[in-house]
Amino acid sequence: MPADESPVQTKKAKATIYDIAQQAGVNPSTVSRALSNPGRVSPRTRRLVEITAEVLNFKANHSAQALQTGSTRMLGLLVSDITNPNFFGILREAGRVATQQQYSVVLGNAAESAATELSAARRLIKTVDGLILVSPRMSENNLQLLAATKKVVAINREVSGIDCVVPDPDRGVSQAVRFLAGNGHQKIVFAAGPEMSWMSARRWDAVSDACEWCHVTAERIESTSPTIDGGRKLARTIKASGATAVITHNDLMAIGLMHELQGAGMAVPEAISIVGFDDIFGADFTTPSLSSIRSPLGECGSLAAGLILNSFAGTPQEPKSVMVDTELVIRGSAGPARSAP
Amino acid sequence: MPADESPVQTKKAKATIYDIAQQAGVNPSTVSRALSNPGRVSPRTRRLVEITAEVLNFKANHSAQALQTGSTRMLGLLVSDITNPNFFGILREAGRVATQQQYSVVLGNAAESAATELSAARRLIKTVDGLILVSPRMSENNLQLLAATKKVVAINREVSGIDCVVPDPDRGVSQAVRFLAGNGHQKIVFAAGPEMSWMSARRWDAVSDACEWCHVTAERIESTSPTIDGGRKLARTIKASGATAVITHNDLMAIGLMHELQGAGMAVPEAISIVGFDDIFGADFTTPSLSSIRSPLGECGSLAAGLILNSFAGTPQEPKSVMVDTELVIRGSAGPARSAP
DNA sequence: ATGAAAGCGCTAACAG
DNA sequence: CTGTTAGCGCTTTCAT
Repeated sequence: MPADESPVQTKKAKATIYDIAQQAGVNPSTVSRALSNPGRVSPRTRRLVEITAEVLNFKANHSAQALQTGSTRMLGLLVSDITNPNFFGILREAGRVATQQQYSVVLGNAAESAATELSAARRLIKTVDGLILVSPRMSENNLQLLAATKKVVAINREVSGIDCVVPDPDRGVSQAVRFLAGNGHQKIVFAAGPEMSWMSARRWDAVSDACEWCHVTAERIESTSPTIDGGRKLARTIKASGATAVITHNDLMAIGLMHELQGAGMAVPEAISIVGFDDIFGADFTTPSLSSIRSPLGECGSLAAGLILNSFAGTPQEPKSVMVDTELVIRGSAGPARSAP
Repeated sequence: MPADESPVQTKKAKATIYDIAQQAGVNPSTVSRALSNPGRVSPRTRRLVEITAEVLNFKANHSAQALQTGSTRMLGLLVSDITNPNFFGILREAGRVATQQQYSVVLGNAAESAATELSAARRLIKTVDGLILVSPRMSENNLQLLAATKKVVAINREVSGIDCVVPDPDRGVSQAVRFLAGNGHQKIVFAAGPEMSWMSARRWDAVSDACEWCHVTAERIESTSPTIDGGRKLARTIKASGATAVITHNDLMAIGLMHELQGAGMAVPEAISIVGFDDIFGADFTTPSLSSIRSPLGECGSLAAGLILNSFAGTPQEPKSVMVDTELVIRGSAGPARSAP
């Protein structure tokens, strides 16, 4: 007995469709059809091929398929900062939708840098069929250039010419401002996010508008970074501002701010009310638990993935902006103004 | 002037190395060399090729490269449950290390199911050069079968024949048990994780051993799921057990348990001390803030990625288990036993 | 229903 | 240093 009979478990034994073809006594093209186009081959040969493939422990070579078909069955997901728990929901739901259609998700991290983001996007887009950009910081022009190559969907930012899914802050913000105004607050401070963040600008607009409508003063202050620590660093300024309520660009900042304020002896919400943005995981762990304007991030993720996947199937669509509604989640960190009767 | 002169921005104009070769008046193979093997080509042609590539807006076809070279420059990362914030650190650090070497990370989610996990792993492994399995639930045999195909590293589980990086609970647990025993606790309950979880078993062993050493009683109770809600459901049983201290399989369970216990009027840590596992994001948001045995997950991620990447470079190594140390993080949720003087 | 043959875009010997 | 020549493993006309 020859020693080189194909052992089922050889560490490097890569079986190809040619091996199957030979073993089964058919043509390679038949094997291909049997495996990926069942129905275009007789039931009998089909079984034969399937069994032989099984025996040979055949795994289709993804690169070869991709080269031939032009599709890698992969979606890219590029987040602006992977340490932001925000993105969990997006990741999970986008992944779920992708998996349903036998797609995989390749992750990229921009680490809060527009330059890193761009290079990561360029690297990613070569290997995927479509790309989801979460809170992209790059220029509109670069965004559109990318979109000219492959299908691109942006989350948390609106850009003409490309598909977007963005939470509309208006509803949640107006709920929050009405709540605060109704509780006697006269002045609301908005702690802004990164200067380049489109979403931060959008949120400030919403706050500003809602305040005007409710006849309360709105003031915007800048931050150093949209993190817990960035929030902490705002405490002094905010205390000095004399505002009795603050809305932050995100929950991380709100949590840092709240801790720092409490550390300085200010009671929340008695002395100052705090409302965050995004309702991240852990927002309800704090004391008092954090009120927040929730963006349905999971929905954004599944919508974005769906948009891409559908674009492969159906007829080409005009780029569109999908708006999803935000919603105020009231918890313990917001309440009556201290000067209220 | 002919209308079909290659427009730099045509939506579907995919330039190949042949286009570059023709345009630059050199051979395709020279283009290939110039682009991916600079140094094996004259500086002059190199520049010529690079410029032409730029002008033609050339993007190398990843699938073709992968087919030829046998390497996709992608790493798979399969987590047992993507909703678990635990895995953030792993993801981030593994991604960082991968990116350094021009690798991308493809994410997979097992959604806590061994079956889903296996099929996800099988799908992933076809498209990546190496696979990181985080807290895998599949059988040892399946694990080894996968490892026979491509380089595989497991995190949070030890299996003979494959590379592993696992946090060793002993150090952190013994710190925790000594702390609790020193504070007068006579009986410690361990709230176990999923039955199939290798790590849960490992942690229980550590607790059991440490308790014996410290002459305190250890009791293990089962849980329904390793989540906040799973923790909540344990409250009744744990209260009934009469234990004054509990160590949970993870922080999520600890947080759920703590909330439920507090809701039932038990003060933490006065009536009962709680110690979690993993020190997840948000562990310090609770009131009292959660004590936890921290696993250096980020380090696990970078180590795992490093193990894989190095295996491509150097000479083949024997599979090895890398142990990383855990550490007790004492916060407000653990203190003196209520019966202590 | 199946076989034959032609590539997909790139890299890698091997010559020269 | 550069051109020639084969493929990598698969899908897909086009015949039969």
